[in-house]
Amino acid sequence: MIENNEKYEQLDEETLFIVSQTFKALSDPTRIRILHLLGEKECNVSEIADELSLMQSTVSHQLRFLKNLRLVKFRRAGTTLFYSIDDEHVMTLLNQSIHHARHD
Amino acid sequence: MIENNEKYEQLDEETLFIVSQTFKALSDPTRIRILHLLGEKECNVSEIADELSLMQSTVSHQLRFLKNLRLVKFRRAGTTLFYSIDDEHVMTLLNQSIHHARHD
DNA sequence: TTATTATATGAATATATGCTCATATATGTT
DNA sequence: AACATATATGAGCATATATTCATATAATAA
Repeated sequence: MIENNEKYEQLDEETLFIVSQTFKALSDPTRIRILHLLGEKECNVSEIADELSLMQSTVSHQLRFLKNLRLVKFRRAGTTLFYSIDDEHVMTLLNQSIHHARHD
Repeated sequence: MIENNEKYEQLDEETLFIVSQTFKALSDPTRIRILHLLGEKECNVSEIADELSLMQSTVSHQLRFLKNLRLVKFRRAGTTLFYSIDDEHVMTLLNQSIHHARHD
């Protein structure tokens, strides 16, 4: 009797959580735009809002989201906070996807 | 006077849409589990439901979602539909993310 | 044709998400 | 201290999403 005895290895809860969280961060157009801009240059909050025509509050909320996932970091200069990318691997995923979207 | 004259190139609407849709597909634990399973082997709907302990209806709804984005395809064998991966690039993104999640 | 099995679908519901408004906090300046 | 500027935060709202239930459809067998 022929049978396939190989048991499928489920993804563990923690991996599933991290992976879904990561992709969730990249699933919103506003966050993609912010990450893409920060991929070009370090920016403060109002620069991001101006460049992308978003409300300061919107940017701040999304930056908190991205900061919680450690995808961005910031440095302070007086009252101004300069944000930049803190996870090159996630930026690689984003850039791959952008490249793919444009080339087929 | 020193000035940075380089203008930031915004992502165009269409790219933004495709990229966000792609990542949205990968942002849900149920869809991740289904794609990961299909990455191992072609499966029919009830196999997926059994293997992942999901309702048949849940699986079917999510498969429709994935099929609309052309991430999966199917072949018919009688009343049974065998689903499989139809976008290797997206699977690469998923596998990279899984690998990354596990290794740091 | 009727029955059976596999899958798909629509409606309803509960939850999550993103944005905006108003306001709070934090730093720096006068 | 009082004020100005930059950013953060909480509440409210509208929309999106995932799941479940009940039922429809499709292919096949008897």
